[in-house]
Amino acid sequence: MFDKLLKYVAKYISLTEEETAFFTSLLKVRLLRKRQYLLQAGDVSRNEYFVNSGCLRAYTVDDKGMEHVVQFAIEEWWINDLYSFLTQTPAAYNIDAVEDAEVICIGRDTYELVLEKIPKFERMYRIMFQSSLITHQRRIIENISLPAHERYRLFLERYPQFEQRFPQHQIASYLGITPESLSRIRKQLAEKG
Amino acid sequence: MFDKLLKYVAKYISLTEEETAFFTSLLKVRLLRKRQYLLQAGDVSRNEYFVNSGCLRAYTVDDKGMEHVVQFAIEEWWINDLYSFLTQTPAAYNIDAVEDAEVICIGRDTYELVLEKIPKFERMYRIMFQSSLITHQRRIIENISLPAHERYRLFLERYPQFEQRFPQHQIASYLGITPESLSRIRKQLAEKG
DNA sequence: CGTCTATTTGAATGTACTCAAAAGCGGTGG
DNA sequence: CCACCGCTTTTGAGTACATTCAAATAGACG
Repeated sequence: MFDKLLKYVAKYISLTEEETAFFTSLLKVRLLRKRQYLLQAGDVSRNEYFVNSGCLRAYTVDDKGMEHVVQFAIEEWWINDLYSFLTQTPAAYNIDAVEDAEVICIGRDTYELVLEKIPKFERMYRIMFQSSLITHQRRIIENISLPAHERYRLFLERYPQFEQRFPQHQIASYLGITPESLSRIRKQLAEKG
Repeated sequence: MFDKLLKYVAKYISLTEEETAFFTSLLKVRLLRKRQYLLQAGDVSRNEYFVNSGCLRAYTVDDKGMEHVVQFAIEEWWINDLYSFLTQTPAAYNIDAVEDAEVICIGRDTYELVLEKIPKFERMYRIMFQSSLITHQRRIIENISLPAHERYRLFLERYPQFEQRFPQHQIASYLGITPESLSRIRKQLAEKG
């Protein structure tokens, strides 16, 4: 049930049996059908989510009804509207399942409690956020400095498995372009070889 | 000397006098003239930098020689090429002083040592990176979903002081547009009132 | 099989870019 | 203190890339 998450945790910190038992006793599992919401914009994010299986996306919807993908998540990734979770204010992002999914939920109180009782977790989260920050900075640089076809090329290089698991229009949205544009970019790439 | 940094630290954790003494004994201060490099792309980032006074920017230079600003930093902000710092590999970013600046340097070894000896610091960094991550996510969403003039408007709203302290072409670069475009956007905003 | 959604293709439009040149501004030295 | 130089900002004209809107085709799912 929690083996993937415990494996993940073990990459950063080592827990005693007692700590492991305490930690896992606080976790909940949630199953989602494809297209089902995990979080809707406007609701408050009550949990951090760790993906056990399946895949999800976080996205905003602008005033014209266009979706903009902030993040994809597959097995062993985390996904959330972090700001909403931390401040317990309405979420800006929607999160839904792109495939049937199983996620582990860590509630807001649990998060605090775990950090208080097992301070080692501060380290895990510190490293997690640190890495995530580096990735996000890189994405920003790429967005402001590279043309769409280059961003797509890098996306394929970095996340080859995503191509099969996320529909093309969601990838387009993640890259900041329209589905039509991505379709044309793919056509050109195919022609060149 | 270290009062601003200690004040910053105190927002997140409380240190004993002994811990404070230990921590500050490991810090170094560095003065920079305007335009002086703090870090050059290709060199390894040996420190985390906390800005005491003045302001700096981190940016990449692409193959056409164009600069792309990743981050601005003013008093009481941190700036670094985090990936280079953590992995001790050559930096992708340049960092230089936009105004004469004074920065506090925390060396790579110091960083580890402080985290080991005073684990409370894990918490501070965790919260720091967490907040920074939220900001970066928001910037990505804005970059992929908003037109240039909207991004500029939000930039002014969020960082009103930056307008006076950073030259316009650097702000343009941060927003992912050319200086010419920003100039035209400003003209239009002025005309509308 | 039929319906709904995703992807492709086409044509017209628009936003931001490039290149070029002028105007503005700040710092430096005579 | 003023004149000059270099860098920044502005303005203009032409261009390119990506967008919008519309329609056709292809795929997925019940």
